[in-house]
Amino acid sequence: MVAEDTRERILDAAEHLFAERGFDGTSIRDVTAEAGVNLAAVHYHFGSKEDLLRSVLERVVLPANALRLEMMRAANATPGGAAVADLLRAFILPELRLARDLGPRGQCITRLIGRMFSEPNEVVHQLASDLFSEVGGCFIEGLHQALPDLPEEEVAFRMQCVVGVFTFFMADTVPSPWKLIDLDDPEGATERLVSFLEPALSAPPAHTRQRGGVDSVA
Amino acid sequence: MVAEDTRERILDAAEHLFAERGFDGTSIRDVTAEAGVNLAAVHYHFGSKEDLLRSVLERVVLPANALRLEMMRAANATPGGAAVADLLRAFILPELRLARDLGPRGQCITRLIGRMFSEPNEVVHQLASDLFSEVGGCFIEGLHQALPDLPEEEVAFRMQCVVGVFTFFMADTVPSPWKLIDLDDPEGATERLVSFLEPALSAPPAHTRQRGGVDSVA
DNA sequence: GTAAGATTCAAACATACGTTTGACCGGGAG
DNA sequence: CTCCCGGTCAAACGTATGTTTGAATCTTAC
Repeated sequence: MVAEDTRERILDAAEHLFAERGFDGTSIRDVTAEAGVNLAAVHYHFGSKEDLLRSVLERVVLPANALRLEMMRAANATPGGAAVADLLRAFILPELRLARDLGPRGQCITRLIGRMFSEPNEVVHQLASDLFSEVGGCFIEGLHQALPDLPEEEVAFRMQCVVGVFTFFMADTVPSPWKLIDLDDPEGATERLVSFLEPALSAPPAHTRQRGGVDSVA
Repeated sequence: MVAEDTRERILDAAEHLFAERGFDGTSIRDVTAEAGVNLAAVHYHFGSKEDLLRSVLERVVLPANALRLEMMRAANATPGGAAVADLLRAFILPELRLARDLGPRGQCITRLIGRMFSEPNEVVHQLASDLFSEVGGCFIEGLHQALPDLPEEEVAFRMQCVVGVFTFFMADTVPSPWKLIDLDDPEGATERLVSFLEPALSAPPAHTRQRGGVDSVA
């Protein structure tokens, strides 16, 4: 077995198991057993369990983030600023496309990404935050331009709502009788999420919104 | 130290540590150390680590769920069906009120609840699903009546979006320079979430929305 | 006061964990 | 062929894990 082969088998197995059982719930022995390699191979090729996780995450996040930034910058470059829907697409679509293109690994990587942010392990979601800080900044910047009437803090709030919905569907932990988000159809899935999020994101500032009363849309 | 004292100290410590480090990331020794009790006390009072978790979750979820059901049934009993905003309040507010009333434990229990659904450990989020199935059913039923033009599947989708946003803010894992959701002000926090979610939830059915060619379950 | 039961305790159990080690294998270079 | 070196391997290291045990201590009721 060539070296690169071993490395990839380990990455595939770790990706699968970290996604399914979480970082703390997966032992190196689980990984090497599924990969069919020797226990010591992980430390030889990656250094430690934590470094293995970093490699696993970077493999699936970096390519998607490159696309995200490209799409967001294109959207932001439109005269008059980006359309909110395009920003949402730039945030959501790349990861779903990547997942679909990777075939059987697709479900693993969406779940992995979705769970990253809520991982209890400190180093894990520190790593997650680092990986997404650039994209997050670009997203929030575009949003701020697209919705100039909104206070910066409200933009941050709505953006967090987006992340909440996105990660929840990616993680796909709560079973449903329906296939609410179809990973085989990245464009359709994205448009469904956009159709829910776009109106909420671009709603007018809520100066008139009274706490404790329903005066909003009836 | 009386027995009930020991039980509660264990529950408090476990609640805190499960919330902060997750189920797999917390050892029984961590719990008993923080509680200042003997290691064997956990098995004496609860039986196993898993049973301890069940007790921890039930202690914070059951009272809130009772309030949720009460509020939802009251809302559903309104002539003409429940208002969407009231259903949202019934879902969100009880847990936040409970958290505020419990003082320093508040942040622990919101984080615990928020993380429950995305916990990788199989038994944990099985337990979570069980605890929320009744409330979920009542919520979706009210939504279905409030939005009769929406296909059942679309109602389920929007409801999942709500859960995504709710759990994300409860978990509070991604740091933000702003205090987007203030736990000391349950009503204010609830209204902020409602103001984002209500318009999205009650948007008209998207007949005109083109999907990527998937006509979902009929 | 004393017996009975409930609770606590230190210690041990067996297993699992992340990591390290040193021998071993195979193939390209001299 | 021999040397060498990247890669693999079985085995071990020390520690941490969930759980069990049996004696010690406390609480309660008579």
